[in-house]
Amino acid sequence: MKTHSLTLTTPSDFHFWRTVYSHGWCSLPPFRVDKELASLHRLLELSDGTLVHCVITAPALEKLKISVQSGKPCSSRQQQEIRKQIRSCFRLDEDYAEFFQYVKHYPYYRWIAKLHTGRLLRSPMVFEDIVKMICTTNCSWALTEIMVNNFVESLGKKFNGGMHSFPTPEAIASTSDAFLRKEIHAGYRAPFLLEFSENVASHKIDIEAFRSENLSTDELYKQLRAIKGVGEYAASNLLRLLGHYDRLGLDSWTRGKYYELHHGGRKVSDTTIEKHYASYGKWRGLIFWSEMTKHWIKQKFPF
DNA sequence: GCGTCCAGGTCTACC
DNA sequence: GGTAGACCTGGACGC
Repeated sequence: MKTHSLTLTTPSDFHFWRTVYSHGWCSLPPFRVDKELASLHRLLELSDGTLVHCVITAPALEKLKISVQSGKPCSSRQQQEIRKQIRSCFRLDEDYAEFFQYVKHYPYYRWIAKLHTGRLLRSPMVFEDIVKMICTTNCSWALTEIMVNNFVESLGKKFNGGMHSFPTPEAIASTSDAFLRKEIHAGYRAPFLLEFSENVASHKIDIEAFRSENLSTDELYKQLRAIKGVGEYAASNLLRLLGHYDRLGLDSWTRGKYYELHHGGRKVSDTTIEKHYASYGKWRGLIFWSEMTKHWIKQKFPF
């Protein structure tokens, strides 16, 4: 086993733990949080099929350290790819200065700029984000964890007796409806996940381009909704992971949290919630999510 | 231990 | 465009 140490420079407004705990992804494999060692683990599969185990820490301001374990020494090209994938997960190349400047105009939301919340952790590949998002629909978080764990354990590649990688589109496409129902516990989502993986594996759709192409929110939303199993909630939350923040993506949990924060627990319509955030324009989805999860910081995070 | 009920988004058929 | 019902699972609850 070979070990490398890589370093990444981060923007001054980047906060490691608030990005790690920005939502539930950090507790879904191949991500894993090690609270004792204050690190985020991630098993990456590089484009040449090589598996590398990354242990990411933030030893100093504006710096991330990546301890990389691999079967063979990593070439400079592989090291470059590791840096690129981790930068993408942590959104290090997205400029949040405008957002933090914007929220400073609202006394109620100034804490967002002060605490540097807003960067949302994402997977190295859009494919993984979409599969995981479908696994969050219409079920408890416990079932989402079961489905993702089953995907990784049964279809991912095993690294040195430990973690498994996230399965490729081809790996999921090569299974069957019955397998996804029985082994993954995907239930009625099975045909959606199978069709989606087949379309990606056969290059009928190019979802990885969603991060690089300069598409409008409406166009991206339309393309996400064209994927069966991705409804309004899933598409809006995926948009946030693609850097588009002008939709809320309400679900039962965020609705409940909104009722609690703004109406003493009394239920209100989705239209009322939408109206509340409408004036925040293209940043409303990020302000909304930051507000819904603010209590996680005090609770030292629930995952 | 077993049976029943409920919560959780999305799709499809229907009006 | 809006609405009802089906889809499937895990967990809570009562017996």
